[in-house]
Amino acid sequence: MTTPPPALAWSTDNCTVGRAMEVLGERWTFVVLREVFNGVRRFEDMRRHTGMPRQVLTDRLALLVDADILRRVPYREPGQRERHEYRPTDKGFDLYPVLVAVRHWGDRYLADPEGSPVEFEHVGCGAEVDVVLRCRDGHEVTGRRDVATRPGPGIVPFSG
Amino acid sequence: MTTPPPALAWSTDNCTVGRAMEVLGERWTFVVLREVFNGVRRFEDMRRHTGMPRQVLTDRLALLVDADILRRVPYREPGQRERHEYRPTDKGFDLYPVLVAVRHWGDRYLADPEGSPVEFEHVGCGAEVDVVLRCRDGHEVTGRRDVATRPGPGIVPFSG
DNA sequence: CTTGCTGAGTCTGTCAATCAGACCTAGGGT
DNA sequence: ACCCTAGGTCTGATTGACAGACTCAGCAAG
Repeated sequence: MTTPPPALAWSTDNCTVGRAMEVLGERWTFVVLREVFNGVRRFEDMRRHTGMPRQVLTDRLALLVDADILRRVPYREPGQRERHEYRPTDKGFDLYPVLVAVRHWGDRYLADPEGSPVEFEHVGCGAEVDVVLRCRDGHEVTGRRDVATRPGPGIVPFSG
Repeated sequence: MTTPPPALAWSTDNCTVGRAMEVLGERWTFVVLREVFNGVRRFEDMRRHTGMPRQVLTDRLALLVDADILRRVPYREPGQRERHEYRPTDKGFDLYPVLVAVRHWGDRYLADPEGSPVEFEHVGCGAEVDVVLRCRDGHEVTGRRDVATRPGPGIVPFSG
């Protein structure tokens, strides 16, 4: 009989992937982040540009601000009252590689035949930016078989 | 007045991030992928291990199989009838960097004080595997300011 | 050959989230 | 005094999440 996978013996209560998905794993969250990273930071702009429902946008923004991924920054156009725009915090900026990874995958498998609608370029050099896996000894990792999951310091045994 | 962000002039209809999130952007999808990548591939194992509702697991698996991210593979334990397990396809394997990126972010901001429950190690060398941004000329990209979004071949003007 | 166990589901009813569309509101312009 | 605009709230219908019970196929023990 096949041996059971070792991962079955580990609890998933403190799994950081699961926790991350509690905030990131709603249909529109990443779309909001995409907009913000692309410089679209105002409520009406985002709503018109993405076509998402007002209420959902309100909710998502509040959730992201609450999670300290975005922050509200006041601004004032001349002849307008003060309003707020949404900008990524440092914690939010650190999600950029996730966005790049998602876009990379989406471009490969989900793009229209003409190709990707947007590209990320390295400022100064102009070459396209990708995400790569690399170990801390500097080796680049290509095949999935070259990575193994092992328990870390926060591991908890599973009792289910 | 501030110039409007150029991204506002681009349509998001063919945005590959949005499309990717249609399949990835449900609360449990990534959790299922995490399990599968960690070697937990059978219905009951996943259900018990994650605590997710049967119906949702059924739905997510069907959706992922439908999207060609997982495939059902028959197996048979001795003295048992034939059953199926779920394994990533190539398209599914290519989501691994996304999972690593999410985990990396989650570990930094969401982990318990003891640390991350699991780590990814480079097989052979044993060092931890991270995700890094790099441009195709080989430069590593660190700051968010070093990346710009530009229109790609599949760009469509926005008319909203 | 009936009874029970197990993995992998389906069925049903409840409760929460999504969505579209209408309504509200504070400042500013005319 | 009235209208415009960005950024919301409120309302009701549809969809999704969830828990718990039920189903079903094949194998095994009695």
